[in-house]
Amino acid sequence: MSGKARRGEGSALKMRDIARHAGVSPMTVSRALRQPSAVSEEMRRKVDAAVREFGYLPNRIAGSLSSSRSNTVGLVVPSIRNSLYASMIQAASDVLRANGLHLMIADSGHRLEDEEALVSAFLAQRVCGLILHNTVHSKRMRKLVETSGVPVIETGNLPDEPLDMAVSYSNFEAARAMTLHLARLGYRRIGFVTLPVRDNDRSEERRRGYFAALKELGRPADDSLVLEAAGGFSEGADALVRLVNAHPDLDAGFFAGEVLAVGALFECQRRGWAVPGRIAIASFDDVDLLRHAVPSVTTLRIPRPEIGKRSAELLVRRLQGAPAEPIKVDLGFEIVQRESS
Amino acid sequence: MSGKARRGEGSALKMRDIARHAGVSPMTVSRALRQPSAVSEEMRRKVDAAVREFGYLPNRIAGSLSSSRSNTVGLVVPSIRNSLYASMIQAASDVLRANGLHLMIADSGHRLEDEEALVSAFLAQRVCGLILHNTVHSKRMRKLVETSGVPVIETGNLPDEPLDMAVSYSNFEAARAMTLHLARLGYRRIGFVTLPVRDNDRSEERRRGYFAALKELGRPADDSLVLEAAGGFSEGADALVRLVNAHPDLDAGFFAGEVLAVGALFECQRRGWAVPGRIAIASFDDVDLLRHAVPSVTTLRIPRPEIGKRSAELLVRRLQGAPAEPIKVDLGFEIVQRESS
DNA sequence: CTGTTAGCGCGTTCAC
DNA sequence: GTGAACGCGCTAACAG
Repeated sequence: MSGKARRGEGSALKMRDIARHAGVSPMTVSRALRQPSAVSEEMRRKVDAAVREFGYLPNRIAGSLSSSRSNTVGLVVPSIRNSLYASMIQAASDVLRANGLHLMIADSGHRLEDEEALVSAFLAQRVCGLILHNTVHSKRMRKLVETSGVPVIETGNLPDEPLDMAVSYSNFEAARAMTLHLARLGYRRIGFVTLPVRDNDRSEERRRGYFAALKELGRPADDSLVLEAAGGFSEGADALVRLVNAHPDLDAGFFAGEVLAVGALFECQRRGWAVPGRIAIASFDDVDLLRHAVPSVTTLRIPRPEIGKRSAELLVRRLQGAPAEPIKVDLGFEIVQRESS
Repeated sequence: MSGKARRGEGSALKMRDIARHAGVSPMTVSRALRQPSAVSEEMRRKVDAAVREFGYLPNRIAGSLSSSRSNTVGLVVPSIRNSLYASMIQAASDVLRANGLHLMIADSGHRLEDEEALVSAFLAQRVCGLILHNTVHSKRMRKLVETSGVPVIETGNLPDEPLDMAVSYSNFEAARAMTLHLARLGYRRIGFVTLPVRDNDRSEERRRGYFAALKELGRPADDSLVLEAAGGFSEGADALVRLVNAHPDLDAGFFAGEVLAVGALFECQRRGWAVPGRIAIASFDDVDLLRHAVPSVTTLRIPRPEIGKRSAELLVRRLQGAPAEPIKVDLGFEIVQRESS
């Protein structure tokens, strides 16, 4: 065995060790590290030297316990794998980090009971804030969060009764707007492929928006024009084919997710169907793939990064003492008209 | 103002409050919660009742400080937005959660100095383990991690000198294998589009693998057949066009990322180039998009989920007392031959 | 500006 | 099987 240090050897230094080596009191070390301006030049120098010499890292667990302030934010998304959330998470993460906060991430798998368990665990960790990509919660969870007093951001949809703060866009309005847009472009028979609706208010709202638009247009609400599909490429392809088979006059398909839409687009390519000649395609969310696909795909731009950024900013402000008042931010959406329609 | 409870009102209950209400000592509450078997039926009942009645959540910060054991794992990826990491993170997250561990996630933005800062922050939080999607570290970071004694998993590439444990595949071998595969299929002039190489050993290794294959094939190493491109669809399209312009006899393009490859594929569609008639396309990583694209794209299957799962499992085992010995797991890769080549 | 005292809310350890 | 004493490493609050 080599002479190299073995892992785990030697326990971490404590503040009082650093204090001793610097010839000051632990309290001075603490201050020099957290608010250098509250300490004299000389003390600061001595402390810094000792800290660097030993590579001292303050124990934030002890710090949090003592100050009863933690610096980690809990984030729950329906699925970590879904890249949609990634751009939101990234933006939130950037803001939080710039403010010395960390991010604990978990996914609920779209299950309300899991969300509850995760939030419990986060609260047990004494997170200083929560971001939930969901606005429908179990009764127990609402109570849990409310009594905890931890600031919470809900996102993913605009809730009727926010737990605390909400930063989102309206799925209902977005789906409605796109349906109206397609109608305005002249499409007469518009199918809608929705993601699973169970326990998912976002999907439900999108469906409602689609029907609301049809109603405004004076068109009948035909349930056979709506298909529910899990979010894969094959499912999108499949849904399109089934819709067209059932409605040979279908001239537009509106897909509630980019994977579904692109799956359908690929199916059109395989079958040699012109898009938008034979059928137009519209999607939800503006991901790179849709912009670069051939043809490029009409879609809704949801400001995911802004949502993440704004959520984090509101959380930070609240932690800095802003009054705990309900806030509901609607960041809107935008229709991006492209070649596919 | 309504009579509803205001946020933040009333501080959280403590173990001794529960103990008082249950008519037992705090210690009994602690035991009833963590190892119910060590407590009598009756005590457990009383404790459980009080816990449920007040919705008590043990303060894990205090618990961690007291036991000097934390239950959160730190994970650093180059970019949260990159969905490749998502499948790894998901798998790791599942295993960790099943073992009562939480995940703190941060991204280094491919910057070594950021990685160092993040790892410092994680160590200050006293994470019980680290997973780093990177195998090239600053000198200071190596020391930091080594002296901390925290178990570490490195992944993303097979390191020559692992910090501790490594779970990955070989970028070198994967790129080499694909290049040989394309040659075996009869392609005579194979271009390679690499992701930025700076501070990224994965990219560098892939490039080396490509050249190693050419050498084995007795073909000259022509630098003009290699292009470095940032990982966007346009960059992939652009790279393909530049390669073909420089080498009109180019008959295959090997792209070090799925976005680049699909970007190139879209460009072929726009130009009406047959794939693989005019040019074959191969990619790295087996994402759904490549399987469903038209034509479907030949690629390398990297076992991302397995990497995440295995990493988490090794970490858990170590935390359960497994000896701190270096472990290097190569989970390999697989060539997935599809229509595009 | 600096140091002292007294916890933060638990778990470890050892009696009983 | 249960409880009391003590300490985890740091910071709030106050004294100097």
